[in-house]
Amino acid sequence: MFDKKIEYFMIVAEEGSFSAAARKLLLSQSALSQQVSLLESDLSIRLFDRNGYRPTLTKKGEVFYKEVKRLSLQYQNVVAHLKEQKKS
Amino acid sequence: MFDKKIEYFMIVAEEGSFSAAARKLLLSQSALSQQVSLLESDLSIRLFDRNGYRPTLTKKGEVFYKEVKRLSLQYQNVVAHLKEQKKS
DNA sequence: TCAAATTACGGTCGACGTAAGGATC
DNA sequence: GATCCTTACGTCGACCGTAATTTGA
Repeated sequence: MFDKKIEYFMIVAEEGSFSAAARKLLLSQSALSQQVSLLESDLSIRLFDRNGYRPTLTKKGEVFYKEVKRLSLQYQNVVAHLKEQKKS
Repeated sequence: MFDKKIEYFMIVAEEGSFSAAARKLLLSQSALSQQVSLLESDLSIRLFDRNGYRPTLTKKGEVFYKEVKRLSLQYQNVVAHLKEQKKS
């Protein structure tokens, strides 16, 4: 559904770590770092506080995560519902 | 927000034509045709009836469009709201 | 015959991995 | 010192355009 950058962001937010998210996504740390950074600059919104170690969500990052997660679940419901049906 | 394929699909659905949507998106007809076809096979859901000329939404395509449009507007509201705010 | 859509085929740009460097525990 | 994140850089695949084909008005 979502842009790849946003899908990645959600996993990082859930795992609280790029490396854990990377393992889950079978992706490199650097790829995640790159894509999440790109998302932040696309939005012009800082989503994570970076101390150089574990990233933590900013206030805006938390709001963004909650909303985007909610929309993602709704989307999955829509698709699941459509797939259950006979041909249109 | 959405995957590029879905963004394209929405415009085609709104315009009722690939060529009109292509002009709007400053994109070629073939690029749109490719991406929308890919979306349909990704989802395993036929979204348009193709008679070879003007495409028309299937029943499922209509439902998908309405839902996805609704989610898209919600997303835009979320981002707009976050951008209005001071630094987190 | 004209307009619209699909298919085939190359080129280009973005996404990814590896490697190196910096920071925190 | 070990782990985690970032940056630099080269590679590969996805996306797009052009051209040719097909189909409907």
